[in-house]
Amino acid sequence: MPSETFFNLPEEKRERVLDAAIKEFAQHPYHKSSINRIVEEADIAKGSFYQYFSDKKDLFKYIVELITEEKMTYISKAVAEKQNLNFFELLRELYLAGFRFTKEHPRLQLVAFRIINLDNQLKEEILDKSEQKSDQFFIKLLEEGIKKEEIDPNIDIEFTAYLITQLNISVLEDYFWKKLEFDNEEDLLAELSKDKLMHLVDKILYFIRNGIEKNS
Amino acid sequence: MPSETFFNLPEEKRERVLDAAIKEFAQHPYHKSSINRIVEEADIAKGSFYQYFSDKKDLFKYIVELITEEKMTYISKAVAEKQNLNFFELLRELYLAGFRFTKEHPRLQLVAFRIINLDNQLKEEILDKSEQKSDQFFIKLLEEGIKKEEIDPNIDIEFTAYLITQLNISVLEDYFWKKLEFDNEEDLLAELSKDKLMHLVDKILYFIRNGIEKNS
DNA sequence: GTAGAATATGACCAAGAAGTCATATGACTT
DNA sequence: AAGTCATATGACTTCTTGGTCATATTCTAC
Repeated sequence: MPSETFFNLPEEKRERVLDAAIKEFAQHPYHKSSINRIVEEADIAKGSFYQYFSDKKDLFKYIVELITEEKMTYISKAVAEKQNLNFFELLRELYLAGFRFTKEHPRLQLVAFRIINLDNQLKEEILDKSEQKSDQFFIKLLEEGIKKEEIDPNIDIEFTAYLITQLNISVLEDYFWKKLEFDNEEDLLAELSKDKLMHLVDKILYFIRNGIEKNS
Repeated sequence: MPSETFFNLPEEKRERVLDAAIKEFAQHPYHKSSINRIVEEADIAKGSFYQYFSDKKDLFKYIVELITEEKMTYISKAVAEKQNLNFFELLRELYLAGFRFTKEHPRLQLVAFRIINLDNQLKEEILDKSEQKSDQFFIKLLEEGIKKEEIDPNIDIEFTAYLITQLNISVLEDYFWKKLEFDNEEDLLAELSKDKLMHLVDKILYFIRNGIEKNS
């Protein structure tokens, strides 16, 4: 946890520190991220930094917290507007919201990817148990879906929740990096057009709904 | 590429170096892996190391190559024994072989995970384009599957290949870490019994075949 | 004003990293 | 035995890192 001192800081300065930190963690993997560069970018003294955070891990934990919260409220808001959706419609909204978030906050999403891909040792040190299992949300959705007879009751709920979570991440990552591959602005826009995006979401949903076996 | 000198080394010494390197890369993420520790473990002089490899990246590239090859031949062999399998039977064999590999070479698999989760910048520096796209294999399988009318012809082949590859990794990772969570040997063995394993493979295959929507 | 608490600062330190190089050792050829 | 080429060595340099701390500055309350 950051110190009292940090929270007492004038907002402008606090933001400067956090921005610098997020920039650094987006640009470099955790172990290569440098406090030296962060303080330089934020234009504060090294000593000041250690008045605010006890060490690098402390800072990172806090950043993780911030990003998690920011993304959760973003997604929640997006989904809360819609009502009475069935499982798959909701899933579609989740995907779309996820893509929008990525588009609007690419830097945050990049750090989020780094968090997900953290080596397990560090993950255990930095995330608490509940944060490590992000499947909880899908478990609930799946249970409801089964009750409402939208979902095949034969599935292993926990395992399926895990699979869907992982697919989620993969698809988002795919989208994210595809986004960065285009240096040509126009091509990029074409690729990210609503149409294409919808199409992408259709495909992943089709996969999750029906699998790939030919129906005979 | 390692130098001529390295390949001229007596096998015992060469193995010592490679073992030490693999141990180091299994224990630490790339950026935290230390040449100092490797030379100490391998019991060679620092200077000698730099006779063999131009730098850390050079060594890592070579290790990646070795592991990739080892795993590929392992899987190939396992699958080659079986004949005339349809897509899903083959997929099952691939999963089982993957699990067996993980069980027999946990250290190699651990490094493999680290390679997969490498930050993208490093990935580009270390893997060439073809290695970055490991979907190629599944693309072929899917194409055949469609021809043989086992697979839904409506799918987007490339995208689906990507999804299956990612699922593959996720499931393997899940299996791997579950494996490490048990400190009690007996529980572990129970969890990894043929039965349980078969059951796990059944579940993932069921998911890929049918999806999760309730058939009405 | 002044006392005293809260903040800010950057020179400094120890640890560890990657990488170099002059020198030593060995091994093979003639 | 002499000469030559391949290999081995570890002290050394340079760089960067995370983290500390004595001192300076600013803020607040009286």
